Amino acid sequence: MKPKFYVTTPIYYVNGAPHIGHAYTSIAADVLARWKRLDGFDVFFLTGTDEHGQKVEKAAAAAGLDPRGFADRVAADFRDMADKMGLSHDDFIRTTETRHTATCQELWRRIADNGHIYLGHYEGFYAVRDEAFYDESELTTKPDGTRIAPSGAPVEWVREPSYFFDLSKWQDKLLRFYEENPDFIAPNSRRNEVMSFVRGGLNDLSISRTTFNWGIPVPDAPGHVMYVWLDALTNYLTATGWPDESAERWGFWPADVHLIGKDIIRFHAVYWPAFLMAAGLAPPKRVSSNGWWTVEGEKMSKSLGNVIEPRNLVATYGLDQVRYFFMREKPFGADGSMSHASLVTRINVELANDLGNLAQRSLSLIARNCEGRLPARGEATAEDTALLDAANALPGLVRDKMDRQVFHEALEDVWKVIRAANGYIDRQAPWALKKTDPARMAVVLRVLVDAMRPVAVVLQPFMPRSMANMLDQLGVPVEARDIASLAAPLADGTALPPPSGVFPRHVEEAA
RNA sequence: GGCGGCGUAGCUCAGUGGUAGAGCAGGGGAAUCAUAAUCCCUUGGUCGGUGGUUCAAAUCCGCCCGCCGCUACCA
Repeated sequence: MKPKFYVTTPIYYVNGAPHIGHAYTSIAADVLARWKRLDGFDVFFLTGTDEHGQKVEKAAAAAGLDPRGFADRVAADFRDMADKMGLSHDDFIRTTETRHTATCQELWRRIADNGHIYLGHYEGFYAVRDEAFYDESELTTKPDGTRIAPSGAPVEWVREPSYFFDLSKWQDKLLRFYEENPDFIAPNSRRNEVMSFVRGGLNDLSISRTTFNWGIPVPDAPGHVMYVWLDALTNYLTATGWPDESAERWGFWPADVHLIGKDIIRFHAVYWPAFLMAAGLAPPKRVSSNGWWTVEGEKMSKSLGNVIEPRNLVATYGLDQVRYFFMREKPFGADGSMSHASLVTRINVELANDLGNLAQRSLSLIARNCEGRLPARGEATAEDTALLDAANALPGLVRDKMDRQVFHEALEDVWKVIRAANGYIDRQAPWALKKTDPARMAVVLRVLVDAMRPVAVVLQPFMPRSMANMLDQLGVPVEARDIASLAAPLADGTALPPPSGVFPRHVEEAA
């Protein structure tokens, strides 16, 4: 039986339209999910939308819709974005589904039964936009007398009864958990921040609201709906069918990794494990957070008008090209920048020139000089062996990098082999061997195919369509494209299709 | 204010004690199988500043400057 692997994206808040940040985290999760499938795991890849809360209620009203209708519309947009990004998710969860209500309410009951919830009273300055309370000291007063939160959101004085989660009691348990699970939070800089935050002491957390209705009702507490983050985080559990042990996805919890943006680390790395432990459940194994993109050197913002719609990016540069750029250009956990120039450089230099042209020049030599059939392997020279060894080491190298979400390093490992292959073909010069030693020429061309095979196989998660095309051209059977299949050599004499470019160069449109 | 991180070639960054590295960009050459692609060679840096430890520091320690993140908040 295959080992299980459960990876998630955040569920996206339907308050606004999909943007680069959503697409980026989702593509990273997809790359990881595809890699694990390729590497022999039974994968469950979840994405979806977060649809409750006062912000949605208000946004819906502003749009002249009821919350449900509004959420339907935006959720459909996120689903479309997922399709356009080529996501291979196994489930798309919406927090407005009945299965989710059931799981949330049961989780609440377990936490309450274990004595971690009490009814209290909250009053304070509340910012609807942030869905958060603020202490008076955090606020600034504008000249007109209104107060605003540090985020710039307007606040209002709110007084309401509220259920509380006894988060203050979890400080030591959380710290012990972080110590015992050093890989729980990535990157390490974020881990330090989280631990520092928890060491500073935790306050009990208000986990219900009575001022609006668009949420999941608290069990046996009329008028109370659940705090949006308790609702939202629980989606990861809902999708596994919990608490139904006969559910199809039972056994996937705890999740192997939650991929998230750096803005929601606290919820995932502090609140979420505390909620779960309070309910007697295992925390996720890892929370890996990513940084932001700047565009042409500037932060993306609505006011600057430079917000990039991921589907437009894909329309301009191509899906696999964008996926590659995202994973290649910056470390996953760090901030980074994208620009037209940097996209074109990656696409033309690395995809078209380095990899695409390597395939093209090798395969056209085979087409012309070997009757379009895969040459047999011959006696390997030291140079042959060096190249093949480097190529065959890729699965192990990539596996290690994937497990740590250092995607850009995995790709660098692959490109080292691609560059070595270009050096190899130049030195061996099969076009010259054609006249002097045709037998050796055939061996050289076979070495190139054998080196490109693992390259194309491990790149599949990053660029599924392009690599399917390349593997077709390399004569790798569709059913033999996983990591395990690399152990068996390709059949000598396999007929190869006429070569055609895998990656076109990006040429500027004439103005 | 506290905690943490960063500051290395024009650009993006790797390098944690032993005479400075990669990719891109720039320059020169080779080759001409290939998507005018490739390969080789090469210019370029007082490794933020300063003081110290050491036979030896980008690498360890102190201080300073600049940038960033998390967090806290007083008169």
